[in-house]
Amino acid sequence: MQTRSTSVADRLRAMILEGDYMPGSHLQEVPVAEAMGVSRTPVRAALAALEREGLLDYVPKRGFAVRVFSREEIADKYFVRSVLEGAAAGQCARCGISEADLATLDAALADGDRILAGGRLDPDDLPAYRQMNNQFHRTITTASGSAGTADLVRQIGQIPFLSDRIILWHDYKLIDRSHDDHHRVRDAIATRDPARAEALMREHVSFMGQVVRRYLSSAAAPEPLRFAAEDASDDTTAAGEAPATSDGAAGEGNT
Amino acid sequence: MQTRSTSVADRLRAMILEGDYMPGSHLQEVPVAEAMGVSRTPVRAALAALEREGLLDYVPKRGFAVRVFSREEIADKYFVRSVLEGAAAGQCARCGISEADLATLDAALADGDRILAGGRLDPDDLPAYRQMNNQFHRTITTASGSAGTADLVRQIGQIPFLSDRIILWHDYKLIDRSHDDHHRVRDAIATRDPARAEALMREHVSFMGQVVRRYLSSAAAPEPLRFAAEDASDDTTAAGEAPATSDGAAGEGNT
DNA sequence: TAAGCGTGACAGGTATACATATGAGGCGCG
DNA sequence: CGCGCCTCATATGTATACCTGTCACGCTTA
Repeated sequence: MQTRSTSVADRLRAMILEGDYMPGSHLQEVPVAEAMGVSRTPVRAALAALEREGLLDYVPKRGFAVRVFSREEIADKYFVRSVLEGAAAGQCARCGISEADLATLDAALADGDRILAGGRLDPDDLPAYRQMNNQFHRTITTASGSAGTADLVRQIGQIPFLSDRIILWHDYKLIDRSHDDHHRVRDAIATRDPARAEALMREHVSFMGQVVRRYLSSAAAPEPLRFAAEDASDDTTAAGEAPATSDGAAGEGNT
Repeated sequence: MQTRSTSVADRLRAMILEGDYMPGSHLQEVPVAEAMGVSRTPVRAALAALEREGLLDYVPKRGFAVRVFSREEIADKYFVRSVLEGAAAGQCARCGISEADLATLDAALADGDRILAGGRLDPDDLPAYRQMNNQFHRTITTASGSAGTADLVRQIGQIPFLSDRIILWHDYKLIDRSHDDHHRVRDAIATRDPARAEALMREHVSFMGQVVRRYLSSAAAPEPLRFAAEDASDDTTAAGEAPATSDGAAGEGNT
């Protein structure tokens, strides 16, 4: 069943990940309630839920604010994710995965190959590549048999302004190498080599973390990454309609 | 500041971990509110918070129930924890830890040595050993510099009937070996051997997971582990005062 | 007698009114 | 003229009343 609280939470989450609310901006209950067309009660529940998900900060008597992720926190999340995904890949290799899962991996790899075949990055291919990438990683985490790992990795993928955005879609060599990692991970799993699968996957994710970190350090942060430079007092920026990224895999991070 | 919602959440959490509410039992809002002396509103907030912490299950229009952990889920939690703690130990070895942290580890090790010196397990020593064990593991996770890892490990430690309870406090050889692992992990960190530190810690936690798993499989589950055999309809068992384990490190798992 | 439908009670979901704490702005005093 | 206190506005915290959906019991009918 879909209660209003969960509905509001879903819409708010989408808007936050979409960037409709700036990091650091204060989310007041009444404006949100009015924008959503409900009373404060379900809004409070939704905000509390998002706070537990790590998307919001909460200070008693001060309310909720869109969480600002420091570079250190983002780097840490990549670290945790690299460790967990590495272990997941290792488990897949150790215990083997189903034919269906392997076929899914191969399909994803084939998609990637096709996208990269031209030797350059077409901006139009970004959504497809993202979808493929998410599919690949999600398949491994779920196939590992560790529901906890899959959940944590999915949750870690939800970082407001970092989530599945361009960032790297200009460096062909980087993406090509990343996709080559995918191939090798698949091989390590298929040939039942846990140590190799784990090492490859950990490095794969960890390195992307380094790239992102370097990207964030260079003040050059292009358009989509407007990190809370402006003051947090402008509050609920754009409370209009929710664009609602109809993308099935919205909110998962890069790798 | 301490709001009523958080206060109720803390008290409920303590009671659940203490076993005052049986796994599977249905937590109704009105009885809890009356027991706590507040209205339904903060109770709902507290229940929602505990649900997001993983202590409760929630079904829309059916309410909240104390979560029942299957053996698979518990095993999975040990898996995740072993991976994360292993990585944390590896990080400590790779980057080095402060003199203060190393001193804390050594103090914990000395405590353990003293407790185990007699060659047998005195039931009176269990609390001290638990405290020492928690101290050791917490020091490493926090010293690793990964706040995310520390948080996740702490959260994983909160499993209702499994949390810091007797279970293994009868097998001297097992505990002695476990403490020997602690020594070796400390050495691997001190000598800056990341691979060894990680492998040791992962095995250390993972093996304890196996022991717990075996323990749960043997139907012999002694007194403290009365796993939801009875029907969930007896509801809010014992809504009286909260014993509130004044133990500073309550709610952390065994290792 | 059994099966199916209807009704009623109960518990969760939502709205709203009220209490309270915080922060900002203005006024007064030094 | 500046600093500090007081007051008021505003937003969050809590209580309560009401709505709604679900489950169970019992009645009716085949």
